[in-house]
Amino acid sequence: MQAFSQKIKKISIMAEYNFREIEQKWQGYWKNKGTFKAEVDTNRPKFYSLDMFPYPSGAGLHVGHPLGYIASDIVSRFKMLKGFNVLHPMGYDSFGLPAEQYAIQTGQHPAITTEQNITRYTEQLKNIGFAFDWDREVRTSDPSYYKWTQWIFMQLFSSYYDHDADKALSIDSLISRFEKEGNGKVKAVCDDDTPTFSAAEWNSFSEKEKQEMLLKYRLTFLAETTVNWCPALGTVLSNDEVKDGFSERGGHPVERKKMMQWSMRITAYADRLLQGLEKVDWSEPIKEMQRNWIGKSIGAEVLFDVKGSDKKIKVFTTRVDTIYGVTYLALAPESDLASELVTDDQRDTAEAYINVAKNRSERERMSDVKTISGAFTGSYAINPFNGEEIQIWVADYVLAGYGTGAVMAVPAHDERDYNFAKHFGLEIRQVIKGSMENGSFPGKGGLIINSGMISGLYMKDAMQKCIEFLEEKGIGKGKIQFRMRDAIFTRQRYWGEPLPVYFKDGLPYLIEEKDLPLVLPEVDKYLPTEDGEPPLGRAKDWTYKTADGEYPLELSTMPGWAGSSWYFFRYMDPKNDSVFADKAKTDYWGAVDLYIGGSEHATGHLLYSRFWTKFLYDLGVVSIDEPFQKMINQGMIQGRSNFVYRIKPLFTGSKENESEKAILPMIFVSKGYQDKIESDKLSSEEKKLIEDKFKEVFKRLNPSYSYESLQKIETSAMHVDVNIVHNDQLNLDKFKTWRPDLADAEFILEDGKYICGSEVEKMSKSKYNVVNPDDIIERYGADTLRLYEMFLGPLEQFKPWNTNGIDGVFKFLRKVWNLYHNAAGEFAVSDAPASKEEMKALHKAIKKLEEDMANYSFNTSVSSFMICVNELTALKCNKREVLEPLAILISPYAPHIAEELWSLLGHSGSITTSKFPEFKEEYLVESNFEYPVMINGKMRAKLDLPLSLSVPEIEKAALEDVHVQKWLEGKAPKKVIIVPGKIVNLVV
RNA sequence: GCCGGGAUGGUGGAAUAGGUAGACACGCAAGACUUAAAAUCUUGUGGCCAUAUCGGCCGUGCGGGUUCGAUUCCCGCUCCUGGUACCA
Repeated sequence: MQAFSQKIKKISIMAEYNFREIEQKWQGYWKNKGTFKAEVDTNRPKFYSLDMFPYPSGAGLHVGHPLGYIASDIVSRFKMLKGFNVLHPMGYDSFGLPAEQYAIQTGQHPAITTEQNITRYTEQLKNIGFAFDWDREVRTSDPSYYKWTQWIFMQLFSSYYDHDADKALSIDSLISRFEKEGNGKVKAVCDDDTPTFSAAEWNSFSEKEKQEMLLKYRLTFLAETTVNWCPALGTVLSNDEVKDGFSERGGHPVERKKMMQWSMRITAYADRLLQGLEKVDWSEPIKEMQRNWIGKSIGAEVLFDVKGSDKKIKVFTTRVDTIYGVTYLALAPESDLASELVTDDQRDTAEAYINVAKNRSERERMSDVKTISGAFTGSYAINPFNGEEIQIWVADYVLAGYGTGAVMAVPAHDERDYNFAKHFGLEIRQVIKGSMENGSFPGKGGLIINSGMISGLYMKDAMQKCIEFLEEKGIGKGKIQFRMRDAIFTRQRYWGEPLPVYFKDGLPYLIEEKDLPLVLPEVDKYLPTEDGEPPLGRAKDWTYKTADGEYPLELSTMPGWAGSSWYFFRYMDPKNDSVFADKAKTDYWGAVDLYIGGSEHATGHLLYSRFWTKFLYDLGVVSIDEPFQKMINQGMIQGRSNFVYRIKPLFTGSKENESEKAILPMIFVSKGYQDKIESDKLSSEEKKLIEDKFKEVFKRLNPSYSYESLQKIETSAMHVDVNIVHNDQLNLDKFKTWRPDLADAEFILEDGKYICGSEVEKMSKSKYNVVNPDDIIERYGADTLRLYEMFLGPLEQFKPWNTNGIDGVFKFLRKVWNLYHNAAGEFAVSDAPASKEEMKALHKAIKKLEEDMANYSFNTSVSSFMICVNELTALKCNKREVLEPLAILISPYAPHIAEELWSLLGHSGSITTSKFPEFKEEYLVESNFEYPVMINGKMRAKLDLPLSLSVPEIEKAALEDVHVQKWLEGKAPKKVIIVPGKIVNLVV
């Protein structure tokens, strides 16, 4: 008897939705059968689905990471069902600061930490059941990968940007032009200070001079840039790491210092990067952010003479039409010119100001508009238009990195100049007609006054005339300026790609291509050297041997964005050792058809990738010049922290023994009490309850104490691990074992439950609100996780993670399972034809899914699945005609259960090789429509009418309705609006 | 500061061309099953008023506007949030 009942139990367990078994089975199947192996197949249309490159952090994957991956996986699987050859790869952007920071602290080589992190990430990702072709995994820190990052760097070094061809060309072709005609006719992107030379001069240059000159043209070059230098740490810090002029770690002073750094001439591509945005299908805000970042402005460059000096100040202005309104010049504090122009009588104040101002970060200076600061240099400039002498000031609102680092100030027509002039009592001279009542005004399009030769003109003509004047006199020109700056390409760090560059006579040369990859050397410590060199300065034999000697190699490494700027090409041909990716393969796969990732990459990664792609396109090694055709930006998943509230031990009492310390009670009150404590609304009974509890516990813990009373009831909130809280209810047993000090915790419950408080914060370890997918998968399975992440809301939206609704999704999957099984838990599907209602339920879902897929609206798809399954359950549908397409429909979202049902339905292959069911409108045709009838825009009645009715017939039916007549009070409506199939609105 | 994004019941969200606000789900409440609990199932559930069955008023962050009709469009705010060039 007992054996029999055990057997029954076993059978019923077998027949229930056993996600653990199912998911393991199918993940194994996909791996063994190579289901997601992608290969070039010119007979099928391709679809390239890409997720943003993850950095494998030590904390592992949290539930926010897979959000985008699940979405792209759904699209990928959907496209497979639609007959596409899908490339859906995954890999790791494995160079980065956190591993290096960890290495500094522990001495552990970053490669080891990185490897461990990747192993963990991969394991976590595999548990979610993504349709990734894992054979294509790449890692940026792998020498076989960064060999090609270095190779691309070498191509950039060997190229210049030619304006006539409007593309990058080989530096060799530039050299041959120099040899024949000098640089007079060459229209190319180069440094501002590039001199003009003839062919004869070029040919007479020494090797060193030639190389110096070429460096002014190369697409990657050495330039002096300002960095946050922290002498105590001996290193350069990011703006993030600097707080109010001190390092965030350690609180050491940070100064702005000029340093020779490698740069990339991304500005050469500024216009093409701008134009390219028109071709790609990205959200308008992201495009807008890139446009603003590139910041094209059309204006003029003006040279101002300095009185009594041969120095000149170059300014860029978009409003040269206001030049007669210039009342002072302002220089950036970090510009050399600023210090040079300080006169003796101003030296004390001006130099003190410069020293303070230049060490404020750019971001601080930009955000802080309230404190106006500056200093007069004592020097005067001469306005070339009217010969007026104007003061030269130093002001921290002028940034060295933008434009020329100097502005011509027109207080009357620029707000910041106006505030500055007001503050220092400088002249404000109006040159555009209008009212100055509310301070300055831009006056674009206004009549120009008080402006010598341009008085009486309007903006456009005035600018034209000014530019002509400037060019005639050789003291300026019309100019297009970009806000975007050249991208600094070196980091004084260890864990990055070494630059394939050595130095001879202080000038950079490329190593030979056959010597790639230049492998990252071993070092004893991951810190800078004692004399402030980057960590690579510690490497032994970090030199390059050539035929004529041995030379030092570059000590800096590449930034994080180097490896991630081209990885989408490597996925197409990840193992190729002779080229970064075979042309035939890059031609087949082409641009990424769907790129999902965060909008935080809008102006970094997404711009650099476009830049490198355009460059590779110019080289002719790829055929696309925009890498990401369609992009969706997923919103960040924030953490949802839970709190417990501990009663503060504010008691009175006395100790018998002075040396004895009281053991303080750990008593936590549930949220309901907490709310009342906060708003001081505790009833006297509730107060007594808390006081008694405190007293009781205290006496138990401290029998030798005399205890009088709890002075007042106050609590302190404490983060509690969200993983031991379910639907805001605390698991008391798990809480007691969470930390040793909580073992004796006591609780004041409401209705027998401890309810926690909650707050939305960033997901972080210290807030105990990190939820990793493993726990969810353990409890509910990967299919539930996938569905739930989608169900949480629109992909693009920022949203806090909470598992409050996850039960509903799990229940849904069980309902799906039950559709295919009878009450006894046996697989039971009928071959009988489906009813009209059943087909309608199915086809409504098919239609909705297709629409949602086109809009990337995944949350609504999950809802429509639920509706469909609820309807089919109510209809007790078990027809193969419905259940077979339903399994396919659900398979992109919940692939494991779908595969299992598919095989139960008698199919031998993977469901991914099946065909997406075709939508048939005929099942959805309705003959009637329930019209909402509105009176003055408010819904007052509903009317079920045939859709075939004409407008007058609808009106007649509406007016006859009793509810309507009540509102009309016998009068005729003033206006009748009828939209057939939509609405009736009567205006009374 | 500048450049982006967001705000709808107790909660996540739906309303895809300006046309029934609150689909779907969670939670909660009541009931069924059970010795009991869990699980499951059924019903109800924006707020206020009400003759609590007819029904009415309010309601999509705030203040205005356009419209027969606004969560949706326009103008002005508030708060939260991403980026701001060495986090990736």
